[in-house]
Amino acid sequence: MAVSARRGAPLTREEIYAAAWRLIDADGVEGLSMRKLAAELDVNPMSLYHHVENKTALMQEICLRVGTQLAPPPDDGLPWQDQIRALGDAYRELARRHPSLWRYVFNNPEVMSTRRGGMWDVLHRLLRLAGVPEEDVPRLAEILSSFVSGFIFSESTGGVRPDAWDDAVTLLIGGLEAYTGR
Amino acid sequence: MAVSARRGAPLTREEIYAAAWRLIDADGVEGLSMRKLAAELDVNPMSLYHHVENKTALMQEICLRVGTQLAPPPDDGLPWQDQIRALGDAYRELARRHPSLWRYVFNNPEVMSTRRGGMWDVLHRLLRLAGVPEEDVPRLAEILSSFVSGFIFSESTGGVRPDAWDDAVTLLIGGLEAYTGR
DNA sequence: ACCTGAACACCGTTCAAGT
DNA sequence: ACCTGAACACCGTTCAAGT
Repeated sequence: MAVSARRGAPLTREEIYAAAWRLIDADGVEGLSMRKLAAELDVNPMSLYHHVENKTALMQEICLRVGTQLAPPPDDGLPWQDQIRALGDAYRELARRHPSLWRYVFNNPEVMSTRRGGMWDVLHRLLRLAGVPEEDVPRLAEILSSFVSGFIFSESTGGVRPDAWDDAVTLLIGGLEAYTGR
Repeated sequence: MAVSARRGAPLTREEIYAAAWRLIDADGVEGLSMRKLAAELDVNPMSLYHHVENKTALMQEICLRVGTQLAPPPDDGLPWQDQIRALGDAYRELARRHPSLWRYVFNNPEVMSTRRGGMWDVLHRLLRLAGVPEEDVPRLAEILSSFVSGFIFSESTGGVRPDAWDDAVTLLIGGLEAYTGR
């Protein structure tokens, strides 16, 4: 038969993604190799290439899937300050659930170039709500996103104490209030 | 004689660091391998291990040297807002001079754990000058540092438009003013 | 003292061959 | 159609042997 000598059923893409994700969450992205992944699946390393183009394509697909898990909070009518905090919380929670994968995405942003979740639209809406002039919205969104990403990254490397998140968001909100003149 | 078959003089640590740094600035950290470095120096790959413990020790030493190049601006008596902007500029300029190495340090902060330049002390002084309560100074310094690092990192990956830096700093200064109640 | 070649344990990936 | 073994071009690093 054509299936693996060691397994009963043929490989599937889903199986591969799931196993890779498991390995990454356990050992970090740098702990993932095509050969280890194959071992985890009880399969010859070269079998993987029948289902996946190469390692970068594999990583890309996994990153797109983790991006899918980000559900930006809906507009609940609260003041923009509260909503921006909720958005930050949601983003940070996702990052903390998959620290290694999130670090990979942060280091390789081109991987998310196509689909980057509804987070961006929500942030733009909240900046408008805060009174940021339309022409400044995209630039400020990029700035805030880079700030928050930097903070989360530093949190994941221990460069920032664990209780700093609330103050960090407060600082950004204060900055926005100053920027728009209240 | 005991010197290389291909070179006239014996290797030195300095030579190795300089060549490695050159390779990194040219091809990025991921473009540096012990074998390429040896080729660059016209030497057998294994000769390097006589002068350098291993690749991580090599990277560590190079990072410490790049850290040395950061000269935080002296206290010129200007308002803290101006001084904090000058400090940010100095930090950002260093990062932009050696983008790949800086990204490596950001990703491997443990490398700088011992010696991390006078930047930290200057930032603490400026936060006190801004009126931040003493007990909050270290936490706020970490937050600001993570924000600015995130911004510079995003700049280096094209995640932020090139003219956003001034606004980014303005936002942080506004946030600090709000935090201390002016 | 300093350098080197062979070797080991890893990578990602290609390609021809198996069922 | 799906899987595999051998092979290639890379890594970092150890160790015994050379001068």
